[in-house]
This record gives sequence, structure tokens and C-alpha cells, in this order.
Amino acid sequence: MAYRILIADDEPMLRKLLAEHLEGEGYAVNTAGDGGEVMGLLGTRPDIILLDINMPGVDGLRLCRDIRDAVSCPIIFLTARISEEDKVMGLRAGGDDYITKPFSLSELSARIEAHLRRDERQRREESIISSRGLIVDLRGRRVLWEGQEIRFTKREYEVIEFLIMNRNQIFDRERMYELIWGLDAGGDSRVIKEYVRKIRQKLLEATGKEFIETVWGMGYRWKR
Amino acid sequence: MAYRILIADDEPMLRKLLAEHLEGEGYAVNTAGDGGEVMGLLGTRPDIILLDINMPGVDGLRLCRDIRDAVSCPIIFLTARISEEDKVMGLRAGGDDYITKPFSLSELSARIEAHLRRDERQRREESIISSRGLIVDLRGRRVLWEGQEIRFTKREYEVIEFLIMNRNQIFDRERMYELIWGLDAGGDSRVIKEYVRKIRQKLLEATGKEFIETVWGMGYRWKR
DNA sequence: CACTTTTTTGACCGTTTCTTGACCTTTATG
DNA sequence: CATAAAGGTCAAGAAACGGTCAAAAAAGTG
Repeated sequence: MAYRILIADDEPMLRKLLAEHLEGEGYAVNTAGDGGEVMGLLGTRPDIILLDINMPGVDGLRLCRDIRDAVSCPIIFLTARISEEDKVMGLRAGGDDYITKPFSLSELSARIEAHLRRDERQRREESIISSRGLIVDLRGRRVLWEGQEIRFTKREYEVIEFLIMNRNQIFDRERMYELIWGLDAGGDSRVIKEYVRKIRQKLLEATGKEFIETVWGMGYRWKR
Repeated sequence: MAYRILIADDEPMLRKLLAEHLEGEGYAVNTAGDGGEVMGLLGTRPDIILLDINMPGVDGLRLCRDIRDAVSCPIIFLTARISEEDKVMGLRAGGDDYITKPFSLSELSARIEAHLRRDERQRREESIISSRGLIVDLRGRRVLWEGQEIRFTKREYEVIEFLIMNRNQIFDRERMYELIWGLDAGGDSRVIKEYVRKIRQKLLEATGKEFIETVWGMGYRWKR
């Protein structure tokens, strides 16, 4: 699906120019000429907003703050002249970047891409979702249920990650211990029992569901 | 346009694994199995090079130097084991980071991103970053809150810049130390504790907010 | 050089997490 | 049903971690 860009500028000509250019680059574009329209178009869930802060009759900074309260996508200011102060003010209001008019279209594209890329990377962070809505964010090393984080310690997390990455496989404690703690860990594989207990407890408390299954005599397995 | 990564490793399986993973993350990937191929592929202008320094029949350090003479992108060593000596030698030869096998793919991605971000900033001449109203002026190496400068020392600033540029990623102290102080800094990563404390104190005093989060057992993270 | 500022180190303490061992419960099997 | 083996629970001590402070070491400055 194409990225969606919301352009907010009072000059119809510029709006059109930008819209055409960006559509030509494959983006889905919406345009707005005043604050009301902008707020109304937030429902389109834009991936990026280009906002002229000098629209007549509109307090750009105020608008920026309102947008920020409603959505979290990057906001790039378009502005005629920018003084250090404006820059600072804009960023303070929650903008992410600014670009001064006149700007080249390729410059604009470059900035948009940079922001999208940054977000994209974060979004794509290879989160694995277990069958029942439990989200394990590998990069962030956390576990989420209905948007809420379920806190786990380092070891607990490592065990979860291991099981969920190898779901449907059964591991006995010895093997899990070697694979998670490392071959050279000189400890006792019975710790696994304890970790499974702690994990089960926290997960049950938070979700009301069972995720780790015991296969008698064989080991544990993450239920798909 | 996607970032381009050049992978140099003699093991075809590993090459394939890495290539597939990184392509899945949206990178353009080239692979090379020996020194000649590597040099030949420099023409693709990679943004980052992953280099196994222990390729049989290849003097990895020599190769690194040759690469360095030709291009300036970051070079990350992939290496089985790394001794202090190896580390120093590799760095002398022009490497920027190392990662010891076996490593997790998410770990690798995180490192790649950290390097790319650093570069991206320079390429785009991005000069200002903001986070929840806090403004970091990269050019001026200053931090502002509501127009007022919050004074930080050189090191303090470097730590802030690093964290904010890699916001939402967790870094343990060891890694932060290596990436900020440099791999060849022979010191003790516990300094990080102290800097985090100082930074938190100054930021809290000036803004009343918490920006650096502690993730127990895992490290620190800049709250977005 | 004397003085200030910054960086680094070491020690201490409270907290969290990890691990262990003892004991209890369930399951398979003769 | 008795028994052994596997799994589950609990509490407590050990170890690791993070926060804080003060002071030493190093770097910068007039």
C-alpha cells in the first residue's frame, strides 16, 4: 500500500504542484488549505504531514500541537523563511523537521524518504506475533498484549524469545538450557523449570491464556 | 532508495542467510566470497560493509586497508572470536565496529542501523533533532529547552546525541561505551552510569521530564 | 604554574534478578 | 495401588545490576 501524505498549505498552486509531484512518486496524497481541513483529514491516517506554518489566519504552531495530539506521524514544516527562532519554535511544538521555501522537489522527496525510512525501520522491526495476539518485539526485547507491555526480566525474555522463535518444536530442559544459556554455562538445567513457571504466571495474569505447553517426558513447546 | 550493504564472507550458507535477512529488512545486498570479489563490488558504492576477517587465504586486515583506501563507508568485522589484539589491529586497519559470531540477526541489524544513522545525518546535513520538545542542535552541539540552552560537557553531549539518534533502541553499557568512546578506548564502561546520572539530573532539572529509560539487565534507551 | 573544569575511578548500598535446594503434585507403569 | 520419575511450587541465599557520591586523575585555561 502506498504511503499517504497530507499537504497543508494555503496556496492552491503550490498544493497542486506538490501533490502532483508526490503522486508521481507513488504516494497517496491529500491536501488541505486550512486548519479545519487538516484536522478533518487526519482520519485518512497520513504517514507524513507537510505543514506550512505560515498559513494566514492559522496559528501554525497551535495547529501543529493539535495534530501532534491526534496522530504521531512525522510532521515536516514548510516555511518561507526560517529564522533560528522559528526553527526552534516549530520543533518545540512537536515538529520533526522543516524545509525552507523555496526548496527543490528532489530535496523534499529526500526528506520525506528519510523520515519514512526511519519509521519504516522501526515499524518493521520484525515483530513476531504468536497465534493468540501476543506480540514479541525482538528488537525492543519486549512482550506486548493488547498494546500493554508485560514486563519480563532478561532471562525470562530470552526463554520466551527462544520458545516462540522455535514454536512447535519440543525442547527438553537440558537442550533449552544449552541453547539459551550457552554451551559453556556450567549450571544446572533445572533453572528452566523455574523460568517456565515465572513466565507462565506472568502471561496468565496478563492474558488469561496458556502459551507454554508441557509435553510429558519430552519437554516444553510454545503453543501455536 | 535503499541502503546498500556488501557482505564479504567465505561461507556461502552464512552469506545467504545474512543476505536474505537484510534484504527482508529492505536493504540492497551484494555478496562476495573472496577479496577480489569484494574489491570488484566496491563499485556498487555500498553504504556499509560486513567483512569476515578470517576468510581462508585472505589477509583480512590487508583487505580492510585496501577497502578503506577505496571507499569511506563503515566497515563492520564479523569474526569468530576476538581478542584485544585482534580488536586493536582491526581498528588500526580501518574497521569501525566488530561483531562476534555467533550473533543474533537482530543484533546485527541494530548495529547496522546505528552506523547508518550516524552517516545519514552527515549526508543529509541534518542539523537539528527534536524529541518531546527537547532540541538537539547537532551542528552547534547544544541542547535547548524552551529556547534556553542546557549546558552539557563534551562527553555528556556525545552520550545524549548517541542515544537520541538511536532512540528506542536499547544499548547496554558496554556497547554504548564502545560506540561512543570508540572501540579502542581502553577504559571501563562503567563511566556510562555516571554520565547517565549527570545527564538525567540536568535534564530533569531543566525540563521536569525523564528522557532516558533504564531497562533492567538490558541497558538504556531514549524515550521517544 | 596555579586554578578550574571535566573525566574517570572506586567504593558503597539498596534493589532486582538469578539460582538453588527442599518439598509437593502429577503421570506412567507394573 | 504402589512406586518411580517427571514436573511444579516456594522460599531464601547468592550474584548481578544500577544509582549515588566523593575523590583522584586528566585536561583545559589564564
